[in-house]
Amino acid sequence: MALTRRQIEDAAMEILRSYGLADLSMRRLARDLGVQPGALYWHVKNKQELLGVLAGQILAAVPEPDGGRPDGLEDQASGAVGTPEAGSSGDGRGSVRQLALDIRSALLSVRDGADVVSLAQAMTPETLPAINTLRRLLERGGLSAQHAAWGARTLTHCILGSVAEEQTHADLAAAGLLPEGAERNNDDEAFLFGVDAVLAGLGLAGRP
Amino acid sequence: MALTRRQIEDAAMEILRSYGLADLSMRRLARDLGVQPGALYWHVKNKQELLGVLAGQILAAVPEPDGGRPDGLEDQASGAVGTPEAGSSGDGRGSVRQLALDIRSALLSVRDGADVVSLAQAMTPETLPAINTLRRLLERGGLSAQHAAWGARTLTHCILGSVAEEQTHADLAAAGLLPEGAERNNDDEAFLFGVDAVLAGLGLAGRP
DNA sequence: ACCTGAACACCGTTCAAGT
DNA sequence: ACCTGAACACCGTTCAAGT
Repeated sequence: MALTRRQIEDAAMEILRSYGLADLSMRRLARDLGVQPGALYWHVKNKQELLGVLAGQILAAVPEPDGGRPDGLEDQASGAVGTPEAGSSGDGRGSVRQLALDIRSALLSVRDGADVVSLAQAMTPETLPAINTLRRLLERGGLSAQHAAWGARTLTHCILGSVAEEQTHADLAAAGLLPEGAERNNDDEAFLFGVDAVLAGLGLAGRP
Repeated sequence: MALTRRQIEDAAMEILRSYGLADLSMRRLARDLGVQPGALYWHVKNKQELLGVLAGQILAAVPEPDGGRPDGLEDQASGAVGTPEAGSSGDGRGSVRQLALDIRSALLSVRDGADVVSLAQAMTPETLPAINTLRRLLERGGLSAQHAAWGARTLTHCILGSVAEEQTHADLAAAGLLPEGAERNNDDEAFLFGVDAVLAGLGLAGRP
């Protein structure tokens, strides 16, 4: 019956999904697993490492972008995105845009997902594969290695910042503490506006 | 001799500057002031409110952008910025760029400044004047109200994300925990690359 | 190898009671 | 009005000792 690292990770993810980052403590985790807090430290180095793993799992749901230069259908468009050119086509700008949307859906699918990934990425940057893919796509889009790296970081900041804002407001709304008149229906549009601005600024053409 | 709210804020800022956000606790603050923890709560609602005030003070160091459309000299260029068109001229894009640089210097001047402002802004968005100025400048640059608001948020995410990354690495370096070979000299260039990309993407012309 | 028990050194916040 | 004393309900982490 011995406690597994896998069980710890799963229980942690469960707390995150159901109660959010504020409720994810090592002691709470141990309680849920019916074990003493110290027991966790035989399987896990510390809380930071655990959060890093959770961040990786959250982003593992991001699909790899389609290969060379296809024109196939992209999956998982997270509801209605609004803008006309939503379908995206082949490579260059479309795939980066689609990847940004996919990262966003992955983050949104877990409570406080953006905060978890931000924490993990602050400690161990350039480690998360999804962000690395962002960089690779920019490079394939014609940017130099340096510009692609900087561009990927800029996009990452926009994505994480935007989704974190979105989720924080969702948390506040759930807690019933909203200043008043907080409509906030056009998060999708706001997100795409930011991403598209960065992409345009990086010189990624809309339609080659 | 009664404890003042002012003293609390100053002591808090002092801890922040000298030891960073991780060391800024209500209990530590009380100890430094030679008072019981509970005493703080007569002058301050809670820790969150205090952090919000600190965030405001950090950004209060950001100079207001020059008036109508001058061509005067801008102050406080935070060391060498690298890129050729550093001087900036008049209004439109230059002033936004300069404001972004000024916000960055203000954040960098306090340990973990970006994290403090991020926390504060997450709870009470659209409250910090410097970020509002960003939006006003974009609107004056020809963007619609909606696009200016979204553009300001995008810029804010880039600035806060970029500086937070920078400061986290500084903290890790100070703690002596760096993976190895962490050069990281070109933070200025990386920052400007991101900001310029967003500005270009927003349609702000380089030289009218 | 894997876990308990117990400790160490902390948190934020509240609130009766004192002055 | 302003603060103390003391509590409440927590943290992350370590580590001897048990099995």
